[in-house]
This record gives sequence, C-alpha cells and structure tokens, in this order.
Amino acid sequence: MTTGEDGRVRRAQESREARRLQIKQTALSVFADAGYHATSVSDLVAAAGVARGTFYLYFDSKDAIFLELLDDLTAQLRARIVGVDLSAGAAPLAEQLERTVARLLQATIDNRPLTRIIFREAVGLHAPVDERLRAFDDDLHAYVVRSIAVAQQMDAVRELDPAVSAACVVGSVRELVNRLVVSSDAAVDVQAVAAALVAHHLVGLVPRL
Amino acid sequence: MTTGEDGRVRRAQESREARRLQIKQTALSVFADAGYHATSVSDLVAAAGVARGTFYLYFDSKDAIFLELLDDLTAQLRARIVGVDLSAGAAPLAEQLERTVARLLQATIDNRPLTRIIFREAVGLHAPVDERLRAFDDDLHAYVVRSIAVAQQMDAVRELDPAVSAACVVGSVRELVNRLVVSSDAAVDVQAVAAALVAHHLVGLVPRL
Amino acid sequence: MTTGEDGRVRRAQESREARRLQIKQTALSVFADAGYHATSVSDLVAAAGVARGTFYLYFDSKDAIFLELLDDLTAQLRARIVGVDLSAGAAPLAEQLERTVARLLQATIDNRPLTRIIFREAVGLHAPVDERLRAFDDDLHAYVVRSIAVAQQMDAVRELDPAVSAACVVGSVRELVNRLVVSSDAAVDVQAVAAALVAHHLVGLVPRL
Amino acid sequence: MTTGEDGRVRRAQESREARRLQIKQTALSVFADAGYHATSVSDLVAAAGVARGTFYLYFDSKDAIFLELLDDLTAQLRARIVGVDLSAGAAPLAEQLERTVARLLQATIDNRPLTRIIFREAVGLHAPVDERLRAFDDDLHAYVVRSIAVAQQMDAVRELDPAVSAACVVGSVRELVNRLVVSSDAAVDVQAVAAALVAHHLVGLVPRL
DNA sequence: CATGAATGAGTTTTCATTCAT
DNA sequence: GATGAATGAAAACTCATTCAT
Repeated sequence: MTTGEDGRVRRAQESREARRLQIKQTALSVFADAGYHATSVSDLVAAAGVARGTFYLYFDSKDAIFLELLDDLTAQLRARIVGVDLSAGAAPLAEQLERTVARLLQATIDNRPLTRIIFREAVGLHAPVDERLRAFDDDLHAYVVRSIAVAQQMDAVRELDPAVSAACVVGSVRELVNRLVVSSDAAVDVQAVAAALVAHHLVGLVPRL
Repeated sequence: MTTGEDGRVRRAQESREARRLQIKQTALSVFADAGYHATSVSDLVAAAGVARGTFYLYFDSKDAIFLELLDDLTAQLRARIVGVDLSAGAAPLAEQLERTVARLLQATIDNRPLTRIIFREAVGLHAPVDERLRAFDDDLHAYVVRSIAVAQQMDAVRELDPAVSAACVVGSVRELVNRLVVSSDAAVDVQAVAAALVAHHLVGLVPRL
Repeated sequence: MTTGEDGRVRRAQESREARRLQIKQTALSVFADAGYHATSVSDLVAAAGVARGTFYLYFDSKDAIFLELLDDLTAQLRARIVGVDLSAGAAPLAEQLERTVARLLQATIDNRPLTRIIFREAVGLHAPVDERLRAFDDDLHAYVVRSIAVAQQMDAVRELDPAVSAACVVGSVRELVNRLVVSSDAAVDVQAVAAALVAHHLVGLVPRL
Repeated sequence: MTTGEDGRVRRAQESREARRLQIKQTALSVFADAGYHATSVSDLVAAAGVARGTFYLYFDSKDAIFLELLDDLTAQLRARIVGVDLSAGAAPLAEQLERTVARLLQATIDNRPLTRIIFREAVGLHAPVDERLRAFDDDLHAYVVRSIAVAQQMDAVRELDPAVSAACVVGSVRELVNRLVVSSDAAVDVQAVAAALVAHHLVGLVPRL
C-alpha cells in the first residue's frame, strides 16, 4: 500500500460515510412525515435520490435504518441526563433538576421528527424497537429511583414509594414531551415548563400551612 | 309470525351475537399477543375457528374490529372517572382521588390485553385510532386542568401551572399503567399504588420543614 | 290422493310458480340496472325479498336465471318474425317487411331492460349465453338469406351476394335497436324507423335516373 | 455521463419497452381466448412468464392494460376511415367507399384477437371501456350521417333519413365484422365483401325497372 | 318449503429484498 | 460501487353456493 492509495481509500471511506448520512437524514424526514408503516423503501430511495439497490448497500433493511435513527435519539437523551450533586456548596436541588429536565425537553425539540416517530408509532413495531425503548425507559426509571433513594437517605426527600414516585417523574416528562413536541408545532418555553414540572414534583399540589 | 318463529328468530339473533363476541374475544387476544400490524385477518379467523368470509359477515374490516375493541376500553375508562366532591362533609380529597385512580388502574388490569394493544401500538396506526386516543387523552387532561383550577380558587391547591400539573398527573397514571399492566404480568397492589401516586402529587417529594 | 289433496297440490304449485315469477321479474330489473357482473346473488334476493337459500330452490345458479331471461327475449323475438308472402294479391313487399321490422323493434322496446342486458354485456359472459345469441343471430341471418334467395328466383331482388345482404339487413336492425333502445330512453317512432330502414335496403342510397 | 452509460440507459429502455410489449401481446391473446372477466392477472402473468409484481411494474391494473389494448384498436380503425372525394375527376364514389370498407375489414382481420375481445364483451365491462366504444360508434355514425347529408345536397344520394341510413351502414359493417372476424376463423375475400356491401347500400335490393 | 349463517377458493394489489448488468 | 428490473409471498376482501335448522 502506498500513501497515495491510503489517501484514495480514505477519500472513498469519507464518501461512503457522506452517502450513508445523506440517506439517513432524508429517511428521517420521510419517516417523520409519513410514519414508519406508511413509508416504503421506494419512498426512502426516491427521497435520497439513489437506486433501490444502493440503499441496501448501506443498510441491511428498512428496520435497520429505523433502528439506527432510534439509537441516535436515545443516545442523545441519555447524554442529557446527569446526576444531581447533593454536596454542600452545590447548586440548589431544584435548580439542578430544572437544568436536566430542560436539557431533555430541548433535546426532544431539537429532534422533533425523530421524537415524533418514536412517540407516535415506534412501540409495537417489532421486538428490537420495543426492547430499545423499554431499555431506555427502564434506565430512566432506575436512575430516578436511585436518585430518590439517595436523597431519602439524606432526608432530602420524603418517605414515599420510590418506584411510584420515579414513575410519576418519568411519566410526567414523557407526557409533556408528547403534548409539547409530538402533538403540537408551537414554540415551547422550555425553562418555564421545566420549572413548573420540578416545582410540581418537589412541593406537590397542596399548599403548606 | 307464531311464537315458535319468534323463538327461532330470537335464538338466531342470540347465536349471531354469541358468534360476534367469540370472534371479538379471540381477536382481542391475538392483537394483544402479536400487535395490530403483525396480525392478519388470517390469524384472526384461525384463532376464532371460522372461515375468512365469516369474519367479514360480522365485521367490515380488520380496522373495524380493532376500533370496536378500542372504543370498548375507552368507554370503560371514561366511566371510571368521577369528579371530586369538595363540599363540607365530603370524604377527604386524597381519599376521593385515591379511589378514582384505583378504579382506573383496576380497569386497565381487568382489560390487560386491550390495554396492552393500545399502549403498545395504537398510536400512529391511522387516523381514526389516533383521533380516539387523542380525544381520550385530551379529555382526561382537560378534566384534571379544570379540577385543579377549581381547587386553586378554593385555595386547596397551590398556584402552579395547571396545564403542566395536569400533564404530570395524567402522565404519571399513564406511566404506571405502562409499567404495571403493559410491561409486566405481576399482580399489582392497586390501593397502595393509588395511595402513593396521590400522595406524591399532593405533597411532593420535599419534606415540609 | 283425495280431491282435497289435489287442490292443495295445485295451489302449492301455483304458489311456486308465482314465487318463481316474482324472483325472475325482480332479477330482470336488477340485472338491467346494474349489469350482470355487478349484480350479486345478494342483490337478487334482497330485491325479491327472499332468503338466499330460497333463490337456489327456484334457480340452479345466477347463470341459470340469466339464461332463462335471455331465452324469454329470444323466444319473443322469434315469434315476431314471419315470412313474406310473394303471391299475387298479397300486400306489397315493402309493407310486409315494414310490419315485421316494426314488430321486432316494438318487442325490444317492450322488453327494454332485457334488451339492454343482452346488448350491453351478454356476449362473452360464458359459453351457454354465447351459444344462444349466436344461434339467434344465425337463425335470423339464415332466414333473411332464404328470403332473399327466394325473391331473387322471382326476379324481385337484385343479384347481390345474399349472405352479405342478409348481414346488412340483420346488422341494420341490430344497430338501430342498439341506438334507439339501449343507448337512449327517448320514445321511438317505430313505424317511421321501420319504413326508413326498409326503404334504405330496398332502393339503396343512389337515386335512380 | 459517458457514451457507454448512454448506451446502457438506452438498452435498458429498449429492454423495458420490449418487456412491456411482450406482456401486452400475451395479454392480448389470453383476453381474446378467455374473455376479460374470465381472465385473471394470474393468467396474464403466467402467459407472459413473469412474476405477479412484474406485471404491476408495467401496468397499473388489469383494467389499464385492457384499456390500452382497446385504444390501440380504435386508433387503428379511426386511421382507416377517410372522407370521400366528390369532386370531378375523382375516383367513382362506389370505388372510394369500397376501399374504405375494405381497409376497415382488413384492420379488424389483422387484429382478430383484439377485435374479438371488443365485439364479444367489451361493452358493459365498466365505464371507461363503455365510453370509448360509445365514442367510437358515435364518431363513426356521425361521420356517415355527414357524408350522406353532403351527398344529398349534391343530389348524389336519395332523400332518406340520414340517421337511419347511417345506422344501417355502420350496423352492416359491424355485423359483417362480427360474422367474418369474430365468429369464424375462415379466410375472407375482403374486396368481394366490401364491393357487395357497398353495392347493397348504394343501389338497394330491388332491381331498377 | 324457507331460511341465512357459514364456507373457502378466488380476486387484485403491494412491497421488502435480490442480483445480473 | 451503483443500478433498477424482477421477484413472489402475503395482504385484505368478495361472493356463488351449501346445508343444518
């Protein structure tokens, strides 16, 4: 192998990646518009401007490209979640939680098409998709359960059932994403929503005496 | 027409209804196991033990039977929701809410297969299904928003954003149904879960000073 | 068998015939409106107000009732055709022919629904129908060929090819029936059309010197 | 694009056209043998030796290919009809008409399978087919009516009802096509038949004094 | 005789995937 | 690597006919 050939190989690989990305991006918008089932491979290749065979050169199947898009979103969401810092000198708990919730909401807004796909019809498509979504949901739930348990040991959180409270928190975020991102095109005041959500869960509906 | 013929007509109608119900029940379990898209009319008739044509004698289409099953559940759930009574002498708010939540959870448990279908893949199937689920979700949300607003006027509920708080409540119920009914076969202590959920939303996570 | 039973048997047979006729008449109008292929047995029994099984008590199949209706028309048409009388003292040839043509046209007008069915789609339905229509057409053609041949021997008709001339006569009648009865609902001056048709064929288009 | 690629594209298009034509030709013979209704898409693909999907790659539906075949024939027939030239020095009227009739007959003989389909069952199949055949028949009739009217003004044609005479002419051609092309496989002396037909209509059956 | 629920082979059409060029 | 014609299994749905009641 000469250096010249290395360069050629590299350029070829870059070109491959670019083509792959292009197909993926156009697929994302087609899936978001029409939905998974209503989207055919014909639609994907037409949108990407490649031949049917070319599609299968880059992706194993219609499912495979959908799973990749799905993994992209869950990876982004996971990256947005950071643990709370309960040490002295850290920012107040409410503020920390608000930042995490706001980051999550913003990530779903930034990926509105994909979020829509997942919320609107990803579940039940078939096993691999279900598994991923279940796993993401479980991870999120487990993370909140752990956080609550830790806080309870520090007497920073009330002695409620951590599993139920965690489900309430996760379900609240999910529902808000559904209402704000999936079912509507309106602009969202992410900070305000995050603040209201955190306040709701921290202090509850009933006013203190 | 003689009495004897009336009897024949009646028996025939009963038999028709029985057959209809049988097809519907078996369809329910097939849909719940395999999902809407993965279920073909062939699967439905095989499960019901009738010929293809017989299915179409009782239902217009695969969609039609699915919509009927869907309407059955949402009707049941709607019937479970009753307003709170804030007048003097009424049962405590928390207790009233716990009862409603427990009734809802129990209804979903009693209809586990159908609940699964709806939670797992009803959304995004196609317009009529989406409309019904959106309508149910919106009704639920609007109901909670109104309840919160009334309670706020009586100073029984804190001045939080009612829309966000309602989303939190609805989302919490939805998530718990998802975790307890859809993703698991385990028995559920409905009363305990309802109590924990209500407590979470009423008093919040942070202990009072 | 007693006389009383004979009476019962007779009444039963009359009732059978009446029911049969009723089914046939309603079938006629349904076939005429919707066409053979677009008419289902369901349509026929719904129109007759009998059960599906009852239909098969009186007719072997959907084809069978159609064939009967077809035979009714061809029988009527055959009865309308009478030979010309070329003996001295008979009515003029033109007048005799006009009467036959007028009778034929009138018969198709009197049976407009059935005529429509046959002209619009009977051919090609399947072998038995085709055979009957071919047979009727051939009979008509043969009759005209014979008539022309006889007239030629008497020097009453020119030395043209009798087969071609017969086809012209039969085709002319057929086309006029098609235009006047099948494709239109307008009233028809049967006498005038018959006269024009006979004149056309007897003296031709080119004026004599 | 290089010349080589141009060549590939061109060959591909030629191959596409060839395949399309092959399917169409085999469909023609299947339709002609079995009839439209008795022919299923399965029959068409079996005859063409292609997969079911391939058929739909080239034609939208069973109706679509049938309509194409139908349009092919009516286009051919329309092209065969030319107006008569009544100016001084033109060929005799009878000769001109004989040529047109002979051309029409020959065209139907050359397209025997398609002619059979259309004569045997095209009418009443459904709206689009009916419209085309009605339009063709009406065009033909209107053309003959106009020709007769013009000739009448020049005193070249007798004062008969042009609509009836036109129906006679069109019906005669139709009937002869039916007898010679549809109902028989025999060879036809097109010239002789055309001459006899024209003579029949020009001078009529009754000899001049 | 009359009924009408049940049948199941048959229809048209779709679409993810392959492979020769 | 790229192409796109070809595949064929599978889908939803229809309807003439039968037969137990």
